[in-house]
Amino acid sequence: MAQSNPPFMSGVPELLLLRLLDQQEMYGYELVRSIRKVTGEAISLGEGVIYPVLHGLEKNGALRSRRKAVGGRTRVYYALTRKGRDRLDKLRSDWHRIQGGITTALETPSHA
Amino acid sequence: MAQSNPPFMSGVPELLLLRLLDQQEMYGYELVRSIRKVTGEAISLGEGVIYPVLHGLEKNGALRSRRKAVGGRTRVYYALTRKGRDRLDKLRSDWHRIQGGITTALETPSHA
DNA sequence: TTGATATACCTTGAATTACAAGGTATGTTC
DNA sequence: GAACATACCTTGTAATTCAAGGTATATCAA
Repeated sequence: MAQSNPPFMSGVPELLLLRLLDQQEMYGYELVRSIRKVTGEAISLGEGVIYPVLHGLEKNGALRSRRKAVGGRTRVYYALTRKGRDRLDKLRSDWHRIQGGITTALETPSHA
Repeated sequence: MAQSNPPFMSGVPELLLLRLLDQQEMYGYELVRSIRKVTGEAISLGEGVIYPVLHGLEKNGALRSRRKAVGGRTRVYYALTRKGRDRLDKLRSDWHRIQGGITTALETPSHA
């Protein structure tokens, strides 16, 4: 049932996480809801996507985490490192390139 | 070395092939060059991507093919079926949704 | 106190699929 | 006859998204 790699989603979780964490530190559960919101409900990513990506990004040095107790509950807050900011810039430019290319292709008149 | 699923490419080959074949019938080798051109060189897909996708689309009824001898050489031309046009419409709308969501997310001011 | 719901973390397994690399064969050009 | 372009193709790998399920605490109502 794992409808894997649905169209146009590759790389998207990473880009969105980095983008949000570039603004302020956040924790996983919060990011899940935040992504729905900032994409105008267009994109919804489950925890099964978010947590592995967060762990991967931390492992390779793009994020750094710290535990924080909030109201008796423990949250793991993530923040961008210098490397994460570089990665965000790279992904952003990749995105613009691909996005531009597809837009151009789709807009080419039918009777080219 | 197979830098698999590079950011933002999932579903893209299928969308571009369907889009080009919606305009006119074409053969594999031609599509490879055509994609570079219509995306303004932003996207380049090798034959190792194109042929399997063509075969898959034909298998599930989105494309139909016919062999044609041209100058002593044989080409396999592909054309869209009704089902292929439906699939193109679906992918196009998926694309617009995702694209719009990401654009919104990236444009949200930093001091949200 | 019991139950339900929300918060908050996480892992596993499956499925998909884009890609590089390599392989065959014919036509064309120098 | 050597190189190059055209034209088809397959194999194996790697990445990664996703659904589903699992644990535990806080909160609130009945």
